[in-house]
Amino acid sequence: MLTKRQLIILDALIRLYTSTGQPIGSKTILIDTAIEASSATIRNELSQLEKLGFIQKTHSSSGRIPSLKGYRFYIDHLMRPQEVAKDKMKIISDVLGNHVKQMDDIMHQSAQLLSDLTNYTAIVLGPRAETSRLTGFRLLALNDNHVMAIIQTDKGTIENKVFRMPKTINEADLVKVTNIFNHHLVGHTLTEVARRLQRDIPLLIRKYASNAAEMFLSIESVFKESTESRHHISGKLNILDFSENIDTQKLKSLYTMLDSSGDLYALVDQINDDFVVKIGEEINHDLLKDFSLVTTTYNVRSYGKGVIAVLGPTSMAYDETFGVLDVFRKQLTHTLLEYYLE
Amino acid sequence: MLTKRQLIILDALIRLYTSTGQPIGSKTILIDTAIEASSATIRNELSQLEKLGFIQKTHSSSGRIPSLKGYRFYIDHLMRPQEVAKDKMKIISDVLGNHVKQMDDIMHQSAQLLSDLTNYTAIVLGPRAETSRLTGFRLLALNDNHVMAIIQTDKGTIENKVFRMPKTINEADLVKVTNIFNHHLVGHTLTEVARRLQRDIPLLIRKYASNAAEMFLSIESVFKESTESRHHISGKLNILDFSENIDTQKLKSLYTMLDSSGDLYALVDQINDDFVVKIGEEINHDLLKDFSLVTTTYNVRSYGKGVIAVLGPTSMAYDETFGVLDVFRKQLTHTLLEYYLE
DNA sequence: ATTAGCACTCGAAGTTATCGAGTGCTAACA
DNA sequence: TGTTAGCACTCGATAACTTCGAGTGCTAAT
Repeated sequence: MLTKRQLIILDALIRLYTSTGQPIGSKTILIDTAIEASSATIRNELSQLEKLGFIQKTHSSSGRIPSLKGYRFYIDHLMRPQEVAKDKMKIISDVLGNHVKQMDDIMHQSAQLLSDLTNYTAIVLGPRAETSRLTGFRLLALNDNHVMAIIQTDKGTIENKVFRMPKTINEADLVKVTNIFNHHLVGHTLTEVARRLQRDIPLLIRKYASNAAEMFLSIESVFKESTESRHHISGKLNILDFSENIDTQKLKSLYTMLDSSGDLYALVDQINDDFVVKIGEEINHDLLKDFSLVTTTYNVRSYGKGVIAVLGPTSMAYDETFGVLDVFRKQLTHTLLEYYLE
Repeated sequence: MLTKRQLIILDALIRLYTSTGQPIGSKTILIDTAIEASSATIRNELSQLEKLGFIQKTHSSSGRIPSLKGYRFYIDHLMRPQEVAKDKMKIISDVLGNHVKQMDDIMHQSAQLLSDLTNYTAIVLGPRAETSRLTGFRLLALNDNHVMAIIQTDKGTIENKVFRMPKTINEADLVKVTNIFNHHLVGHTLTEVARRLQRDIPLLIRKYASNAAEMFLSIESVFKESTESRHHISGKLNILDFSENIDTQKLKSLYTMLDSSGDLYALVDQINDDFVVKIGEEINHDLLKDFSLVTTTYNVRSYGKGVIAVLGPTSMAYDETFGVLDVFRKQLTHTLLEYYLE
């Protein structure tokens, strides 16, 4: 069990290391805290904390930096979320409060704002698409050879794509195709829809609307896009600031990964509730072992859960990040509830 | 006037410098070229070329690197576009030849492919929007409180946006608004449209469809987006490879600039025909003074001109870039012609 | 005009010296 | 038993110095 003084020292050390980025020595802690003791005493305590595995040295005579275990303990027991300043609160509610927008816009702007406020990399993920149900499908002839396909789901996503038909469009065929889709796909989950698109639908189209066979491929791609769940990421360039000396190759891999829906969803797969922090190796991802990932969920009743996450250095300002993230979580839940239920 | 031998030397020096990135000495040139002379002779020639301003030293006893003037001369008189390998040609025509796509997709994929093939940063700009004419406007009620606005222009762009109405949608209002827009805006240039959106239209809506006033703001934003001409950029991360030791701050500014339509169009403003290369300071942009910009246009008759550009280091492999760019120019013109006229 | 020969230059890379923040240990003290 | 002044020691960072070699310009001979 750690003594009161040890807790104060550990807390101070992490705070100081986070703000300076340098290993912290006994004297620095002496100055920073209100501890009534000499630097020698603190040195003894530091030595204790090191034996217990909470802190470590970078070399035999250096100051101490927090270890993974130290951060873990700090986050679980010492850290308290920092309150967000009034002016920042206002910005957040201004941007997210205005809900004459599409869900995608809201999520996108959230990511942008979150990365601006934290100076880390922000990730906002919408509810997973697999469980969404198709609620609407329509084809719209824009002119002689352009058709727009629109699909809607019960999770509120609306996806559309314009494509070009080689031949002039036959209105009757459009109706036929629309009917086939509405009949056989609406009401089912997107996973089910994907399956049927492979199996039954091509047959039906060939049978009842053979002229429209060419259209089928294009329509299929709209569905494909809608299944790729929405992910929004912002502040990728901040990685350059908080991860110095990262080599180009690694950076490229990282960027590629951050642009892949699949990888991101895998990352936050088991996140279910509240705040979850994964530090360094805890993330269990080779590219991210020098980073920390702070995640939380926003929840809109039956419409599903989304994830908000901040990717930063292991020496992240966790207290600020938690504070900001908490505001986002609440605001986003609020905005989306209004969006769905109003 | 440069002698034959001086031309050979200059050409070799630029080739060698481009591939190694190191200053080139007299012996290296001796080995690389078929010149029948000693290194001392080449040293004399190099000294000449330096006096003429085509090459320069990095320090008093270093090898030579090309100067801006040297590159200029090389591009204008020595360089010949390199033929593109068969397999690459195939990739290009495969990707761009399939034209069951939207124009945006084609441009986007062009940018991606171009950056992949060159390892530089690729920019593809569509025809400037200002001169486009609005050819179609429609509003589509998706459900009780979601409306999709779709606008089309004579340049083939189709822009749409879904927005949410606070109240349940009144079909009659939609029709009214659509009529107002079709009556007063269709047929005009987007610049003109923008002006009227500020002046006449709000009045008309208030007069004839006052319930729909809230809708107006959302619709306006669709037009705003469509005026922001399309730009597609790819391979931004390659900057890290070809511009070593660029500091984070500068990189961020550069990225911001590359994401801004306005800045990009300003950059290629006076580009009109054929190939134009701007080297370093010739670009006349503070952030780009260490880069080169190779641009060309693709032209689709009356539909307007677009620009394809490659941003790379001043020591770029100009011959390859020209070769690849030429293929893109032709293929893109071809594909878009089919797209518009078929 | 060309070239062998040579002294000279200067950056890159390696080596050594210096400095100081920080530690652990010892011995004295409350 | 916990605390602390004092001190020797460690080790990275930085600076100063050395060495090496690729490359140059110049000179004098061909």
